[in-house]
Amino acid sequence: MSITMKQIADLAQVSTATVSKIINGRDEHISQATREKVLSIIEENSFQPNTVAKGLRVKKTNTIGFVLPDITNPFFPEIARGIEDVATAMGFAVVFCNTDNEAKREQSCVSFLQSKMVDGLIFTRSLRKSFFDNYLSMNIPTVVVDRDVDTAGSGIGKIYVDTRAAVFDITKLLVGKGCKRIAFISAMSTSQTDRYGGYCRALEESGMPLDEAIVYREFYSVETGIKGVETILATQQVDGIVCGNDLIAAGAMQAVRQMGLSIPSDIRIVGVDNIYFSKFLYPPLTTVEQPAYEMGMAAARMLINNILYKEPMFEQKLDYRLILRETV
Amino acid sequence: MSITMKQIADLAQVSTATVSKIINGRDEHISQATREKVLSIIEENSFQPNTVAKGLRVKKTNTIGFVLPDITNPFFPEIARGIEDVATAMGFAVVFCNTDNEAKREQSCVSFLQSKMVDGLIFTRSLRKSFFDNYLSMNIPTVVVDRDVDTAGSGIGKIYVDTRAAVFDITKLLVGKGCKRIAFISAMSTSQTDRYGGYCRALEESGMPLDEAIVYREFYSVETGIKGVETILATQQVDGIVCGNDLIAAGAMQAVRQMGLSIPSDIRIVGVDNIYFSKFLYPPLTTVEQPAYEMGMAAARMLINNILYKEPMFEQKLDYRLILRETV
DNA sequence: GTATTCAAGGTAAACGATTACCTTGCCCGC
DNA sequence: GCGGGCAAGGTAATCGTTTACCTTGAATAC
Repeated sequence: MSITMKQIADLAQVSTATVSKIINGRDEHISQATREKVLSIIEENSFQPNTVAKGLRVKKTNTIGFVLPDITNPFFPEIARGIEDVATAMGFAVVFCNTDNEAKREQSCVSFLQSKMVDGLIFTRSLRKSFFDNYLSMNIPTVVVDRDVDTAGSGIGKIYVDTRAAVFDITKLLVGKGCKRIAFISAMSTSQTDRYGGYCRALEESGMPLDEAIVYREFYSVETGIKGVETILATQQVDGIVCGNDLIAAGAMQAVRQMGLSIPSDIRIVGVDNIYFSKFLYPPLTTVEQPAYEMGMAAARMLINNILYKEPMFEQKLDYRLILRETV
Repeated sequence: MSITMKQIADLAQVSTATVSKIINGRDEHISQATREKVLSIIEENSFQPNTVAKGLRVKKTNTIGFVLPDITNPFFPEIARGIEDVATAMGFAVVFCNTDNEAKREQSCVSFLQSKMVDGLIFTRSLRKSFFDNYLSMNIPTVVVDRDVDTAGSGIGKIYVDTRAAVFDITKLLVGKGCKRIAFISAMSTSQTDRYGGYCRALEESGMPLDEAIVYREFYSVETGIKGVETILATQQVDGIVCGNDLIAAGAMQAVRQMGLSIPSDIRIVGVDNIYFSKFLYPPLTTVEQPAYEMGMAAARMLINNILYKEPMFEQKLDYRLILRETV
C-alpha cells in the first residue's frame, strides 16, 4: 500500500493534524520551519492523501457521475471529453455509466454512483420520467444535457440545443431544394417537442401533408437508418429524407446507394449532430452541428460551480449550426 | 444524505454487526426471523451500503481504472465498452482517465487513480517506458491492452493482437494487387516491433526498396493522414498507401480524392483497426479488424480474476482478420 | 505580578462500514 | 449439577483523513 499521513507525521515528528493542515492550507498556525519540513517529507515519499478516506470524512469526493446511453455512439465521447476536461481542470474526477437506455440500468447506475458518494450527476439523453420524481427527492446536484425534461423549480440544470428548431430548419432546407415528399427516420420518442415535432411543423408550414407511411422511428442507430429506408422505399417514393441523427443518416445513405439510387440527385439526405465522421461519409453529409464538446464543458462547469460555490443551476441553450455539405 | 447502516440497525433493533453480516452473507449465526426483518427494513428504505466507507475498511473498492489516450478516438469507446460490460457483470466500476498521450497526464492519472484506491488498472496504448520501472514498484494489478511492453516477469497482463503481422499481411495484399510503390503513413513509435516493422518486412520480402521519402509518421489521427498524403504526393508518386490506422486512412482518402485521384484505381489504400465507420467511408475501407470490444472484455476479465481470485496474469494474443472492402 | 492574548501544534472524535473476538443463554451429556 | 458446545448476536477497534477544541509557553498589557 502507499504511504499514509500517519507515517508522514511520524517521519516529521508532528501530529497528523499538522500534516493535514499543511496540505489543506489551513496553516496559519504552523511555523515556516515545520511547514517546509513536512512538505519536503511529503515530496520525498510522493505522498498522496487517500481520497476515499478524505471523502468519507468530509462527505465530498470531488467526483461526478456521468450517465449516458452508450459510449460507443460517436456523439457521446465528445460530450464525455468536454466533461472530463473541465472536471479535471477543476479538480474533479468523472465516473461513467452506460445505461443502454434501459430503465433498470439507469436506476442501478444512479444508486451505484450514489453509493460511491459522487457529488453530482450529469445525465445525457436519459433520466426517464418514470424515475424522475423519485430521483428528485434524492436531492443530488444534477444537470441534464441534450434531454428534454421539465426542470422548472426542480433545481436541475439543463444544457441543450433546440433540436426541434434544428430539424425544422434542415427540413426546410430540403423543401427549399425542391423536395416534394420528405421522409423522416429517427428514434422513437415520447415528447412532441422533439425532432419529430420540428419535421412536422416544417411540413405543415410548407403545405405538405404528414404521411405516416414515410416516417420510421426506432433507435438512434445505423441499423434504424438501414431498416428505415428499406421499409419506406419498399412501398413509397420519396425525394428527401431527414434523419434524426447522423448515425441514422449513415445507415440510410448506405441503404439507398445499395438500391441503386444516388445522393443527392435521386434522394437528398440530411442528419443531425455532425459527428466527427459525417464529413467522411460519401457524399459528405449535410447536417446540423450540435456543439457536443461545448455541451459537455458547459454541463460540467455548471455542475461543479453548483457543488463548490452553490451557484444556482440554470438552463442554457447552445446554438446549432447548419453544416452544408453534399447530400442536398 | 442517504440512510446509513446504523440507522437500519436501530430500526431493526439490532447491532450494525448483524446488519453487516446479513448483507455480506456471513449470516450462519443469524436467525431467520432477524434476517427477514433486517432485509425488509433494508428494502423499505432502499438502503445501499456506502461503498467508500466499505472501501476504506476492507481496502478494496471494486473499482478499476482505465487509462487511455483519448476517448474521442473511435477505437477506444469499443474497448471501453468491453471493459465496462464485464466489469459491471463482475461487480466492478470503472473510472476513465484520458492522457492525450502526455507523460505528465499519465503520471497524474495513475496517482489520482491510486488515491482513489482502485483495485487495478488497464492501460490502452500507454504506460510509457520512462515511467515503467517506477510504476512496477507500486505493485498494483495491471493489464495493458494493445501496447507493446515487455511484461515478462513483471506480473503485468497483456492483451494484444499482432499488429505487426497484420500490417505485414495487408501490405502484402497491396503487393498482390500489383502495387509497385507503397507509402506508409502512421504514428511515430519507438519500437521496431510495431506496425512500421510489418511494413518494412513486407517490402523486403517482396523485393521492394524501403524509401523514407514515402513514409510519414506523426499521430494516429485524421490530420496525420491528410498531411501525410499532402507531403508525400507533393514530390513522389505512389500507387498504394498503408495507413497505421483507419483514422489516418480516412484522412488520406479524403486528401487523395481532393487531389483528383481516385481510389482504388489510381491509389489503393488500406488501414488498420476496422473502426465502426470504416465501412461507411467512400469507398468502404479495406482494413484489418482488431477485435476492440473483445480486447476490452478480455482485459477486464483477466484483471478482475486476478484481483478477486489471485489468478495469474498472462499474455493473450487475439486474432486479427482482414476485412476486404473496396479500397484495394 | 497577574491576566490576557496569541502562535504553534496536539488530542481525539468523527465519517460508515467490517470483523475479530466476546457474551449470553440454552441444551446436553454424564 | 457442572462443564462443554453451540446458536445468536453484540462490542469495539479499525481503515486514513479532517477538524473542533484543547494545551502550552511566551509575549504583552496594565
